[in-house]
Amino acid sequence: MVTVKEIAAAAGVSPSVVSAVLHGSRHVRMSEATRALVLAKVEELGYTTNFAARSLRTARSGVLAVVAPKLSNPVFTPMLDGIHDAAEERGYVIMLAEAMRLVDGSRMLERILGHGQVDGTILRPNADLDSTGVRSVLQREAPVVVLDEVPDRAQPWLAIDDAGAARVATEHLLELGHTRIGFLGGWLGPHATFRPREGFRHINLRRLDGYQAALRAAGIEPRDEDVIESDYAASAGRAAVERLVALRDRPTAFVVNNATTSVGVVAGAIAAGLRVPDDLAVVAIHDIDVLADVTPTISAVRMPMYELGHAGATLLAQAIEGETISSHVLTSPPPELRRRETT
Amino acid sequence: MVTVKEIAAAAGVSPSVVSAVLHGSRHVRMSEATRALVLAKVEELGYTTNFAARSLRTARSGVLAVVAPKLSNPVFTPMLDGIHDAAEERGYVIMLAEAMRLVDGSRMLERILGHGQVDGTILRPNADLDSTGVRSVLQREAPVVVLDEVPDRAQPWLAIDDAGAARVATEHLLELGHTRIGFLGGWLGPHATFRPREGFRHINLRRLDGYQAALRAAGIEPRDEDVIESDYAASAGRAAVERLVALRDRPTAFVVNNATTSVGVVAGAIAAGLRVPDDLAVVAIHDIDVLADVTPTISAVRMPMYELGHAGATLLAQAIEGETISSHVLTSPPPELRRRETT
DNA sequence: CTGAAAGCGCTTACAG
DNA sequence: CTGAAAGCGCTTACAG
Repeated sequence: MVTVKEIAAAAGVSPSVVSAVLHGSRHVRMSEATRALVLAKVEELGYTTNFAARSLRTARSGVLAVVAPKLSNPVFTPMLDGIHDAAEERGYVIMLAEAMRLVDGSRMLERILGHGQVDGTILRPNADLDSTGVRSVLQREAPVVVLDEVPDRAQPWLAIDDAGAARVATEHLLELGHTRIGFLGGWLGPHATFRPREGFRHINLRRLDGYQAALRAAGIEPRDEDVIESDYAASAGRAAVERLVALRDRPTAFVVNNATTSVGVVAGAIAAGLRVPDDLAVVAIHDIDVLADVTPTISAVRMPMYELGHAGATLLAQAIEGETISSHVLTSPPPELRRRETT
Repeated sequence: MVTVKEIAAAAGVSPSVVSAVLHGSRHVRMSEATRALVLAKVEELGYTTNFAARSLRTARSGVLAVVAPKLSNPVFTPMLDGIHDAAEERGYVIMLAEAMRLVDGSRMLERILGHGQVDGTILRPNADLDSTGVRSVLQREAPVVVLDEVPDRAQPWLAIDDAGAARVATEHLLELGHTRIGFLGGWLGPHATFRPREGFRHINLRRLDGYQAALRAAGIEPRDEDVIESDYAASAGRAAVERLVALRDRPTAFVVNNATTSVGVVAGAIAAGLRVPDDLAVVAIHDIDVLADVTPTISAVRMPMYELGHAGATLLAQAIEGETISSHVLTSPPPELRRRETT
């Protein structure tokens, strides 16, 4: 490989000058002719920076780690796109670990988060990422920005307005005249192992809060039996609906906590002979492309996942670069209702 | 940070011994007591390897780059999972670039593929990744494994049996008694800019080959007008069906070249008042979760994308480690029909 | 203003 | 068998 030293020799200058030309550093000033000559030699000899050497010297790698549960969940792809774009804007590249794919005793996380490898980490934790896994990430000395949850420690975090999203969904159903509205999907209890900071609640609990607040604001007392827990698979939504139709007394509409689950809920309702939306109305939290493509199309609250990823990566870059940053709930854009055929 | 030198001092040995203990190197042999002492000091002082230094010294980074068009396409997530798992098994980590998200003049690709940054690259090209982008990847001196396409140059590649998948789909429709079968989706002409090696054809053309071969084997001459090009969006499938119903003379079944498109095709057929599968039968190439969740559920040929990613990353690791490798079409598992309600 | 020299932390070929 | 020393390629504080 061509090195700085070789470029320097070819151009008849010192390595310092080559380095300065390459970085536009103003510390070392050189004539325009020298600059042009160095650049010509760089081109001619095909010099490219050795990033390992630069990292060692500067103690900066220019790499951000992204640790997320599972990319096959379509809810996360816009978030990853946002991280990707923000990283590119700021000159970083991305290293990836899907936490739920890491087998027991995996060294991949250590390998990625190891000293000198990445400048910081974006962590989107989830209930299945056990606390030791989360803790190992949070204990790194490199900055960590936590998305979607509010950590116990001093790490910066960024969340979206989950309570607001559930409120928007519930209010939409209230406006349509529903008075018996259920909340379906996600684990609310012991499976939510991530321990948030005092005074904050787990993502699913925040959504439950928004749902209940909207009901109460309409003068309706929330019922515990209308809250149905499940995992996020479409089959879980389907199974929940099948149990539901056996009941005489049941909600006429559901806020479904997850886009994938909502596809199963609608399929289950149709299979059970219910008309959608007449017999059962559905609004999903999280909009994904396929909701606008299926029959019937599914109403959803669009969550700013792209923006969350973009803002999170930007926040991380700022933390790495020593700027002061502030954790907060993203308020713009707000969760947005997209009404379709299921309401 | 704690360094090898500090561990050496604390344990009263030389850095060589610490390095040897850390790597189980047999070149330097030490007593069990020394080994234990070094390990104890590593634990006590919290030593972690500085990967930048190791990379500089060994000229190996332990990082694989993954360059793919767009992760929001659910067809690619299992492939990424396969790459992820194979990387983990072999002790590598992954760096990611979504080629279609890279803005013009982006330096991200250079930054990732730069010298010293990654040991090799897995490239899944596509029609939208223009040839200069592809070429810049293919010209790296670090090994590149091309997935799903057969490159022009000497790079190793790995593909799946696209012709076979289209054949399986077409034969299924033939067995059901259809004699007028169309092929819908994907660009077959000028948009397929990736120039494959002599004697090989672009992925969509390979599928077209399989479709036509199955028809001919059944004594049916393929008709050009039954091949409908489009992009991969569901809306494109929908639009294609809307045009179709205006025709008196039309196919009674379609092989749809893409899972997402098939969702649109089915939605479009229902919207146009066609009964599925009676008036129009549909088989998608590529199976994704949602096809089993929608109403009606959509028949599909499952492509071994996970296996493609896994085998591709394994091949790349082997190339990096100097093993001899051979490019080939993955034959196991073969494309597998999953019959559902649209046929 | 410019260049020589040091040093980031690691691994390994080499001398003892 | 063990340790001291060199050197990967870069950047930057420092001497001239």
